[in-house]
Amino acid sequence: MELDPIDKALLNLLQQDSKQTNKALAYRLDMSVTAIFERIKKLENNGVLKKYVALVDHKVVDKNFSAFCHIKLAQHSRDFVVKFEKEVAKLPEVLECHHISGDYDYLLKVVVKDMEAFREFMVNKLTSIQHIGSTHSMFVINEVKNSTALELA
Amino acid sequence: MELDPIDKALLNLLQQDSKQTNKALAYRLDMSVTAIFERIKKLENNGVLKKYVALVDHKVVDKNFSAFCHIKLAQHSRDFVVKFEKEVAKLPEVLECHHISGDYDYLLKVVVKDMEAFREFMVNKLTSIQHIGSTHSMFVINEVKNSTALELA
DNA sequence: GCTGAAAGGTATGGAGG
DNA sequence: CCTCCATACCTTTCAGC
Repeated sequence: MELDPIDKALLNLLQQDSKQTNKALAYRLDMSVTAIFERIKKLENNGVLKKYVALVDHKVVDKNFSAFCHIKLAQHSRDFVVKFEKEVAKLPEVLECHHISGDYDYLLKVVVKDMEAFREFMVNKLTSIQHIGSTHSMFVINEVKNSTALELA
Repeated sequence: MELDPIDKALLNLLQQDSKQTNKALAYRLDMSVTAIFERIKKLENNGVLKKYVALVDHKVVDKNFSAFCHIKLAQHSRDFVVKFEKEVAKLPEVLECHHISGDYDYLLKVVVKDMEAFREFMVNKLTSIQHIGSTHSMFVINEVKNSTALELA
């Protein structure tokens, strides 16, 4: 799908705040409410707008500990890889799992309550997945920036 | 703020899909629409619900290349650290910046169009920030999981 | 803190340029 | 691809429990 400058401006606004009314969006982009409505529907139907989510404050909900875990598999046969990815995706503590280049195979972002919960997670959940070779964890000391928005120009 | 089990169920639902109507949420949680409305307003006012955002498909908007960059500062005096964090937070290609434990000081998530755009970003934007000692980049081969939702039990 | 109804605003669909 | 208009639905408020 081709995105014109108005689509991109609209996506930038919705990535910042998806609760704006179509009326407010129409005012900002100097268009009619219906025009905005049709563009949004088109972007949704074409899969450009994937989903709308609420973001919660990690501190307030008592999940104020984040870590990044490198993981190396013990074996890399197709079946093991598929199995590992399926298992790890099921863990709610794992917000992200990326297959990456470099010394390790995967990079995981793990969010839990505190260091003790993290230890619990490592011992009882992560390392109980078969075929994990080695792990290396880095703890987040401070979150300087954490955004979900891509700047569309 | 104390969260009761209904608050947590509500937050779990809104983290999955923030466009559900209060009516739909009321039905799922077996409560009145007004009760849902009041709980959401309270969660918003207390900063538990931080913001509502639309998520776009990286592929469709031509940002289908992600990398994680480790960064080590050349010097760690307070002024340099503050300056670095401020500068890096301004870069739209940097979605996340975490101050982490370990061999490096920071871990960045960078999202751009392709490898060439990444090279461009590194040469012209990132490494033009003062006081960066060394960098080490890992490229995302495949995104196994990418979620923003914390499971509240 | 919850309910139900009432009021106002917004999203949605159709007719037409 | 846009605007204007009509209606259905949703959010928001308020009185009362």
